[in-house]
Amino acid sequence: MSTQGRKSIDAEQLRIWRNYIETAEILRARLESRLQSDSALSSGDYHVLLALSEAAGRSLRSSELADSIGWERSRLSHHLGRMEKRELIRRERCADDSRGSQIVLTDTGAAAFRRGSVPHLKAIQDLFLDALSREQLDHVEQMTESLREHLGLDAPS
Amino acid sequence: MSTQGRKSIDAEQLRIWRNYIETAEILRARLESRLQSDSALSSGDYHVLLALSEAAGRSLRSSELADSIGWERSRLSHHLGRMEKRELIRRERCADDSRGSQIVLTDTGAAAFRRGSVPHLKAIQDLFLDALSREQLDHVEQMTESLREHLGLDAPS
DNA sequence: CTCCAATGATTGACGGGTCAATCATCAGTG
DNA sequence: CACTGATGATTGACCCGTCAATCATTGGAG
Repeated sequence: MSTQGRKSIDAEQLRIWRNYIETAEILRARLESRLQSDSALSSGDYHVLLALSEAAGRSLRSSELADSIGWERSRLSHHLGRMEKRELIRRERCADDSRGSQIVLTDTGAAAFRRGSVPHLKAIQDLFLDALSREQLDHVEQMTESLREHLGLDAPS
Repeated sequence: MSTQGRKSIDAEQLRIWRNYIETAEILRARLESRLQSDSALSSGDYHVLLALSEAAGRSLRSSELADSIGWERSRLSHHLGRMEKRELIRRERCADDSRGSQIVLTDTGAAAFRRGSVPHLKAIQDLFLDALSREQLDHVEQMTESLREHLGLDAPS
């Protein structure tokens, strides 16, 4: 019964929020750590390799890649620089537009992705899916959907 | 009905997982961005300032601070270095143990925290709480609890 | 009193991310 | 053809986080 009125969030809601966001963060970190020890890949590496693996000719334009994984160009460019040093990908000049950059998955990169993929899915199973009942999973889906809508995500194509 | 059997996660579960973790990440980023524009603080700064604000004498030993916000020492040390440059906190030698470092909230820091606090709580309300019904919030709490238990969090005191 | 292992904290190197600035090339206009 | 604005991508500066190495001090054990 404070004098502040509706200005302040109640303690329980705040606790729920903090637990929610902290748990998600810990999950992310654990997944990252498993991926790292299983395959020496970061989750960033994984996203890039996944997109390239699924692409026709194991190759994408830099901007297509950025769109497909939802990254800013500059972030991708920095990351590709690091991945190129490790020979996971290669950059080639683009045939039709010499401003463009064609990103190609190397054999090394493909192999690393193959090694990482199954353990990564298993980690998602172990750390997340196994913790929740089917009903809880439905609730997660529902509340995620509400959040995404509220935040204006799920861009209409 | 693949030949892989139980090895592989079904596509829907994977979608739920990806939406869950991606949404949490986007929420985190939006909160961070609001805090930044409202008060020129990062969420790291906020945690540190919050802990110091609540501490007796606006001051804590470095290791106490680390425990209280759950950070690694080295992370805290780096962060305090940056905060000290901005005069949000001050480091003093510890009276009883000269290995120790006493972290003190400056007036500048206290003022910054005061400025940031209310808008930050409002952002949590706007971006998270307002998106969910009371029932959904209960579901969030429940599933977070299941996850935390599964992950072995919530250390028994 | 002298070691020396344990403790509190910092440092450096490096991967990662954002933002603003830059660079090269392309494509349309006069 | 010469400009010029838009586009694709990279760069540099800076914040943030982890890990391993380091440094100073403390507090026994001998």
